[in-house]
Amino acid sequence: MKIKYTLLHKDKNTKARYGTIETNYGKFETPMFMPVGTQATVKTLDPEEIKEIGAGIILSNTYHLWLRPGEDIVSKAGGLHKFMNYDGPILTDCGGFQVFSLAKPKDISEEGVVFKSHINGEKLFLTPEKSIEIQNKLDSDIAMSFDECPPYPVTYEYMKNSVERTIRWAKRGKAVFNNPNQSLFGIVQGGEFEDLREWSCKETVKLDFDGYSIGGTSVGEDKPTMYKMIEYGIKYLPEDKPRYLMGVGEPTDLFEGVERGVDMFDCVLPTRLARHGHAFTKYGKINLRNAKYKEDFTPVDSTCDCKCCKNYTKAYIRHLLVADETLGQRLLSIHNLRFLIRIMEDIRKAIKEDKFLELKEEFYNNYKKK
RNA sequence: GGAGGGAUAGCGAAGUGGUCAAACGCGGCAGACUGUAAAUCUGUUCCUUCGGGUUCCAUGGUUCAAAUCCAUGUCCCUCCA
Repeated sequence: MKIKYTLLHKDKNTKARYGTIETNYGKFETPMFMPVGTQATVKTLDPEEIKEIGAGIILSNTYHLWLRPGEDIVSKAGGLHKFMNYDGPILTDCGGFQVFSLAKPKDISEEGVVFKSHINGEKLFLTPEKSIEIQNKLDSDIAMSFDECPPYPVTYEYMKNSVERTIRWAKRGKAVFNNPNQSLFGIVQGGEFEDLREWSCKETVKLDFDGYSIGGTSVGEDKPTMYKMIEYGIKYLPEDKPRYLMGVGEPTDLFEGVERGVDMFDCVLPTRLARHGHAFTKYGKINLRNAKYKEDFTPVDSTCDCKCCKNYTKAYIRHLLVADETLGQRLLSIHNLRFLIRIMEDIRKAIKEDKFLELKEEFYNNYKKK
């Protein structure tokens, strides 16, 4: 079956919304933060731990699974859920972000995008049809329409052409989409240009997707610009479908997104920062490798309920990191993900009580940017 | 007792007359990271009042100029007895 979004409560003071999404692999509440598991694994966590931290849904990646192990192998395994032994909801990204991170402008044509494999340099060609075909085979719960994620900044002309092409790509992808157990989200682009966002939004909605994404953010623009991008894109989206802000996940960004009506987020930051030794805390981001934690025998975040914070000290985590022991990265990954998911739990509770702004203020008062 | 090799910044290790405050690696100290080419990348690491000052085991010497050449000493290593 397709996913089913239910809007249950709208915050009285902001555009924040509380709802639920039902999938074939269970129901989760929104707003929700989705851990990123690019290569069919949320780096360093096993599926039990993903569940323990309260993740309602996770993300995986079309481009990476296409290259390795290949969608046919995942399909033979019985689909992505069986392959990775994860029985919760999964969303697959379309490979559009890899257009941003791996392809050059000259590699992008009307037909599709030429990639040089990051693994062996082999020339690859990804099209909207191919992306959907791969995702159909991966059998995720939610597939993403293949888009171009342009860098920032680009000229108005470039963005206009890109947005129009992304719409044509969306139509082509939708035309070949054929997995009845899967839902398909469209992606709104348009950069910082209000009229392009509006046009992209309206055209995408015309195609009647199961949900809508705001793409093309967190590609180098400043915060005010990013928040505008969200507002421009979300304005013309239907209320009865989920909205997903792609690739955004700094703690404060979650608040800003929810305030503007976003239901779903994903971001590599919590897991990447963890592997690089950083932790989110109530009072801001800290670098556990810093010498000042050498003899700090308190938890990473004493207000956190995760496995890492309940059982280990900063001094121990620092030791693990400095000694290149992977447990340090694992524990911090668990903590950082739990931190963001807990923020979302608090946010959902606050929305239901129409206290979103109070929660936001309280959080910002504690959370120091630097 | 004999023969040979070596001592360079926190550690390892290049350099063997000027372009050397001295490559490189490790370690140390910081920073970056937003739909993951990321257990990665970047900066910094003798002292400094940023003008400069003091270094390459020690002392003396050669030279316009020495980490680099010579002498002596100290310590270490290898082989032979």
